[in-house]
Amino acid sequence: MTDTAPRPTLEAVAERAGVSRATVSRVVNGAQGVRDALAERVRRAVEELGYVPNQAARSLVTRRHDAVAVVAAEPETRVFADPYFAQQLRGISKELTAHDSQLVLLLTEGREDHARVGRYLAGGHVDGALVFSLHLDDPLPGLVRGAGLPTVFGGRPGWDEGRDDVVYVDSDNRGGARDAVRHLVGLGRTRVAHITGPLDQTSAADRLAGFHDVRPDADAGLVAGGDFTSGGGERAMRELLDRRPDLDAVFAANDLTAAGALRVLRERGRRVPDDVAVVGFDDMLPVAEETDPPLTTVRQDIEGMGRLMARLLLRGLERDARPGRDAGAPAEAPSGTILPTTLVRRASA
Amino acid sequence: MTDTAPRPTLEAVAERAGVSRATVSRVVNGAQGVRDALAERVRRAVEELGYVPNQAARSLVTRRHDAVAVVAAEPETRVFADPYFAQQLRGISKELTAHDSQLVLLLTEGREDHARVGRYLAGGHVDGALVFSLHLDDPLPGLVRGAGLPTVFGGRPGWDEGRDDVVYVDSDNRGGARDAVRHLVGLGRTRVAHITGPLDQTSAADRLAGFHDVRPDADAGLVAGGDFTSGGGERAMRELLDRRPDLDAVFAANDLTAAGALRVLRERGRRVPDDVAVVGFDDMLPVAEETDPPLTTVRQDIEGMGRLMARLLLRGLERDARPGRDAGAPAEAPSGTILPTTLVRRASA
DNA sequence: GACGGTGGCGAGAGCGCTCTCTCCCGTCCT
DNA sequence: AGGACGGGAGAGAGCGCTCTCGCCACCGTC
Repeated sequence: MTDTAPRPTLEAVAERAGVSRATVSRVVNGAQGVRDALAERVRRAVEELGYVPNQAARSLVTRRHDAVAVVAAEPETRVFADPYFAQQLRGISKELTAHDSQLVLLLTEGREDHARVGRYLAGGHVDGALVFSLHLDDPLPGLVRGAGLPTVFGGRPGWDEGRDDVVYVDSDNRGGARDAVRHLVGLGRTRVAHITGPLDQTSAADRLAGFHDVRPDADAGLVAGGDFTSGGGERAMRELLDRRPDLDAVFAANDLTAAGALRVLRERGRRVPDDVAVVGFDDMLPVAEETDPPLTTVRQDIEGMGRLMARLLLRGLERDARPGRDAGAPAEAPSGTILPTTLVRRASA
Repeated sequence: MTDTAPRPTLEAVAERAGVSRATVSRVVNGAQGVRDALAERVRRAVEELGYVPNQAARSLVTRRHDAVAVVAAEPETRVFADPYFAQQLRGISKELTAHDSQLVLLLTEGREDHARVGRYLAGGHVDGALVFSLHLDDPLPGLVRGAGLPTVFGGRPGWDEGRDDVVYVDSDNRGGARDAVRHLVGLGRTRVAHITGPLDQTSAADRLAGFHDVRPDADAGLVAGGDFTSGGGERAMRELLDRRPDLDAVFAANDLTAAGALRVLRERGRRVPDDVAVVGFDDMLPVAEETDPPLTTVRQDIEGMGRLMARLLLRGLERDARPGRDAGAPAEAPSGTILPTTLVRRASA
């Protein structure tokens, strides 16, 4: 069954409606300057024939694709370790849908894939790219720049700090971390520890920076390295307890880390929050709600980040499409857009 | 910066290499019948010019797109509630990449989106579709059939049971459930309860069926309705304990449900697994590992499902492309492919 | 040495669409 | 009433590629 039926072309519609191809094209693309009577006839013909424009033919001449690539390094990030990326995708998808754009997903597994992605992007299959680049030394951003495609990054890229032609969207990791630590301090805690994430990711580095903003004189013994996993959280928590048995609060770089820390604290007989208060980051569900006790944490609007990324890109594309076709980075928009975070209070702090 | 540079065309390469367009095309597409010397000259020209074929132009004539749509109903399924879908995507992506196909992600939010998706699929933008349709009354499958596109479903579709032109991949929900319940029985438990998932999803229905396979005479009081969430698990567990305080085992339809049940059991002072043994389903990480006690559960190869779906689809496409162009469902492959599950023993049973 | 065969290459015709340019006809102005 | 004007519609030229033909040179055959 199926595609043997040749799909109707513009030509066929034109013939049926008794007009020229140009007129059908005008109607289909919602252009002005077609008398209502004719337009109606065309619309009916389209309906009857079940005509759907051939995107390939259209792209060939317009050079637009109504498609956007989403590029993500798959294994090395937490991208698939939690619903984080999925939620961003959701936001992106909603926004793209609203603009009739398609979402082409490019997942890279490793170095070998980079060439493929570069080729694809350079191949002019998409109008723009949304790139998730969480690592400092990620080659992806370079590739994308090379492809000369309008691009918006997800998460602050670690390289070229000062450049303002780099558009990215991030949540306020540093500010959120400050809020978390201030909350602990506000609780009267004086020996606040921090378990970091992998510091080659800007989100982890920024959270550490936020910690230091509030505790500039923190004993180095109060900072332990984690890796955004609960196993890492356990390890770091043990380390901290050994070094500083007197600690009375922990700010964990994310919820998974906090969950691991919580387990170790219980195992060592510390009561949470009485003896040690714990704050996480992400408000990753269901983990944050189901720890024991439920986790006080910093929530970020992940879906909102996705939406915003897409919106910035699309806006840039629209701008480019219009007058002085000089394309490039979707400027004008604030080059780095930081979304606020909110502290969610549960039982752990 | 950027795309102002006109990308080189076949023509340009041909001119530079001093051959015809046809020859360049042959070389680029790896066809036979070009003498090595010439081919080499062409390759060099391609290299020098940085030529990348224009996919739109190519599709226009070949009617192939080297792209596959992945369609998923986003809100109503657990698709984004856990990393389940993400893992399938990962598997799909790997397989598609290996075949040089792109992944176009179509997320639907509700009814309004169906028309859009239908139009897109019918619009001949992609060579085939992978559809996740977990609900009995999902209109998506109908749409896809209407579009006349080769399609593979993820999860057993609830409708048209007997049809063998429907290709789908699912894990062995029923068999896995049987294993789980048998395990509990093997532990000497005699009053085994089951918390179901939403029964309009085939996976939940199949797991219930598996439960009944092993416990055909189970008291109806031993079955409570859940919804694949931990909240639902809590509610159902309370209900079960009220109705049958003597129960000594619970098979939960998924891990989240089991996590909820575990919490209620603890709250009610039942020891797990001593008083009540608990088995989940999915081996959803990190949840399954981080419950207290860690969860015995049924693992399914989720990424493998994704890979297999993609593989079946691509195989079907290849077949169609060849001789009697009669397209349609990628037949020949077993129409329903069921992947095995394995029981993962942890502390809860 | 003339013949058919074969394999390498080029010419050219589209694929389905958009978009400019031109033509035509109705309207308004004088 | 005649001419200038303008808006609506059609003709036609591509967009960059693939693929079928047909040409030509070169091989082997008798």
